[in-house]
Amino acid sequence: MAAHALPAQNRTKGRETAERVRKAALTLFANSGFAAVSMREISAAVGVQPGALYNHFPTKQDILKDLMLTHMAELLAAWEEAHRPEGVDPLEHFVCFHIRYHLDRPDEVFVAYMELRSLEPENFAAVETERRRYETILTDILAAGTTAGRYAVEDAKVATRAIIAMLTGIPTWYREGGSLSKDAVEDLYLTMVQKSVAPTPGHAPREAG
Amino acid sequence: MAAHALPAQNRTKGRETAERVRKAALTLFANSGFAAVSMREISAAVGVQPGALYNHFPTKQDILKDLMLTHMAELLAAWEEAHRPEGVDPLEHFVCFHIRYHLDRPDEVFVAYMELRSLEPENFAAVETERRRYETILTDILAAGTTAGRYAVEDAKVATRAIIAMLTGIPTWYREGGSLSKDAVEDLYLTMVQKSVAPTPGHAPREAG
Amino acid sequence: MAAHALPAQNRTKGRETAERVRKAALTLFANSGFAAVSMREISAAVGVQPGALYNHFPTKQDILKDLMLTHMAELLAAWEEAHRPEGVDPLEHFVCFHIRYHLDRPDEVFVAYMELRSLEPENFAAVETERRRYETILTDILAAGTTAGRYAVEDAKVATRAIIAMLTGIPTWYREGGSLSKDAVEDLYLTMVQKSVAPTPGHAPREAG
Amino acid sequence: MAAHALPAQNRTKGRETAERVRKAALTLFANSGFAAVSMREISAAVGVQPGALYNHFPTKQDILKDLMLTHMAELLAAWEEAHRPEGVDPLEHFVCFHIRYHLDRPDEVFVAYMELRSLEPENFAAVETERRRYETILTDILAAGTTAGRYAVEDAKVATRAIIAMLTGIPTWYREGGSLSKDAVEDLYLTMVQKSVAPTPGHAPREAG
DNA sequence: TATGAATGAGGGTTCATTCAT
DNA sequence: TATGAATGAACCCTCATTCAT
Repeated sequence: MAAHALPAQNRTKGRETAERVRKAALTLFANSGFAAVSMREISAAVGVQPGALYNHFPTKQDILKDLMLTHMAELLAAWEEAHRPEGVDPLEHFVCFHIRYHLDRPDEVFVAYMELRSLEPENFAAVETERRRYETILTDILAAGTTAGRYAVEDAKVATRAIIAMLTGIPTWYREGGSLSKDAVEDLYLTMVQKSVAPTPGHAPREAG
Repeated sequence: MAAHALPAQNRTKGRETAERVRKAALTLFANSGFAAVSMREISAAVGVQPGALYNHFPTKQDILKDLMLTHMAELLAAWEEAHRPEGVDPLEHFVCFHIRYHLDRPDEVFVAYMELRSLEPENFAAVETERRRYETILTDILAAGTTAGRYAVEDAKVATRAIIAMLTGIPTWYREGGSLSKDAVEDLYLTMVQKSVAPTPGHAPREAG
Repeated sequence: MAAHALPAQNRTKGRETAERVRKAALTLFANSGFAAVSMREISAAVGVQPGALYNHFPTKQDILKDLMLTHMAELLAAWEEAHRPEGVDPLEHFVCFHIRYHLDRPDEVFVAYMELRSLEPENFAAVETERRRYETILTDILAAGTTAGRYAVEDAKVATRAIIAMLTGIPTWYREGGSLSKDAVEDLYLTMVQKSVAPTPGHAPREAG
Repeated sequence: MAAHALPAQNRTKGRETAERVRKAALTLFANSGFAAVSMREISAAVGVQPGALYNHFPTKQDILKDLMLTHMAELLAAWEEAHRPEGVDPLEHFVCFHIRYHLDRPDEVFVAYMELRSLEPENFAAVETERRRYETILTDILAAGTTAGRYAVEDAKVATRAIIAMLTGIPTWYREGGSLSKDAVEDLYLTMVQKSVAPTPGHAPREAG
């Protein structure tokens, strides 16, 4: 009877379509790159006419922005919820979290790192802010651990970039079902990271206090 | 002068134009990505009409292929000529070579790593072959050094990927004139790489000889 | 209240919405032209979703037809009710009526004269019939006055078009609050029209009576 | 042999195509209105693919701007060359020039007056400047004639608008081959215009000097 | 070798309209 | 009566490429 009748079903349907657009776009962007994917391809993957996409996203750029901001938000939220078990080294905790999270979402990660340059300046700035927030987590771990004498890094920011680059490269070559299990990859990289920041024997600073 | 005069000059001029096309395309591809750059943009950057590009490259794809194969060939050639001074550790030699070479050619490196997916299968295969040749150099160094007990890597291929990813990420953030000199970057990364593959104290095999 | 309650209110609400659609469409058509205005723009101006427009008008063309036929009907009805005061010259009566009516409805007038070509043939014919009815009023005045010797026009139809064109052009440049009042404009144009059809001195027939 | 070999034929062909685009667009704009005409329609009328239009005009808007500025420029140039024969009243000279020029170019005139609102602000300003230059010609004639006592207009600017509106309306109804010849139309309108600005008998100012 | 006009396809986006709710 | 999702066609424009000159 109300003027806005029962739009609940419509809204639900719309949200589902938007989600299918996101998923289709993510796969296509990951495989071909943002610039090489057309709205027609996305709409075909969704099973809808091209114009229908514009009921859910105002522009193609907005789809990309949505994917990237959503990815960063979920990554940071997942980190908040990934509580470090007692006795586990913070760096180990971060590295394992990072590898697992990224190996489970190769498309999101690939798009997030490859398509930064496809973002318009405003959107780029928004994503960059989130990326820095994430990298700062590792920088803080390295800085605090160095102060405590557990690690020895000369420049925590540079070390952060080096480690993130190393870890983020994994999904570009890792293929599930290959000769290495995810756990094996995790072990190999964890070892390398830990050694790369380990205090040099003989140079270990004295315990603080 | 005969009717078909001055072929030599024309040839020279043509070669120069081709080189300007390469340079313009490289910059544009690095900044915007292959798919987002049009032949018109390239021709405008060269100062020529679009049709003229086709006197030098049969297709846009061929420009990319040319850039990537040239880059790989020059990289490998440069490595061949970079003789390791006596007394220098092979890994150090490689890392320093890699960082310096890549910091001097950020556009080539960026395109070579970002636009692999823009290559048609045949061209992709050709570039991949060269990339593997280059990575094998590091893999061999790591494997030999591990056998000799100078390094300790469990899986030389995985370690190669980790190290290459780490080093190749440098030009994405390094800016000349910033707070870090190239030498400083080189030192920081060299240290991390060396530690990451160093024999664990206590497990270090005895010196060979 | 029965299940189909409040039909009276709904009907009222619907009529109000239809009126708001008419007003919004009129303004938009006047400013941008029929072809350049989208149903979405109209619905946005009304504060309603595009689909809702179709509860009130079957097509965009019908909105235009409604506006134009309504305008012509109201113009003719207003003329019927505009009784000429005794002693006032019929041409003066018509000119003053026309100027005042049109200056008070600049958008209706503008649309009525500019968008004739946007009407589909059937609607065009309907509007044209009304326009001719209106123009015939002036033609008759001119013809009768010429017969009576008050005016001197060679071709009453051509004179009608000339005068209507002259008068109808006013709203395209007249701006309220400018240096001229509506009355001043009325005086200036009335004088010109009267002189343009006045009997030539020397040929002036004797006063009737 | 030169680098820019013999492009004369190309350039000529291009100029001809551009001219055919102008003519096709003019006819279509006059018949349907700028907003209702698509680039596809224009290209079809020219016998060319849509993309080819963009070799000659950067946007659809530029075609309109070109048509309108060209029209105004040619109108003003034609006026410059239309020397007034001795003994001919300046107003008569202007009215006859205007009617003939406009009856010979009904499409240009129609587009020039109907599509002012389709011009983007910058282009609108440019066209308006030219229109004012043209209207000023008539204003000056009326003002000078009034000073000299040949005409009697209270407000030369308003009279200009009234006369221009009257005359410019002609091509909207005049059809060649109808019952009236161009000369007849010219005579009828000239008479009305002259009378509309004629000094009222008894109010004629004394001869200057 | 370079021009500039042209092609044919396709780009992102908007259109009027429909329809289940 | 209003919503919001969808359609199918069309919009303006740009694309890589060709070709006569």
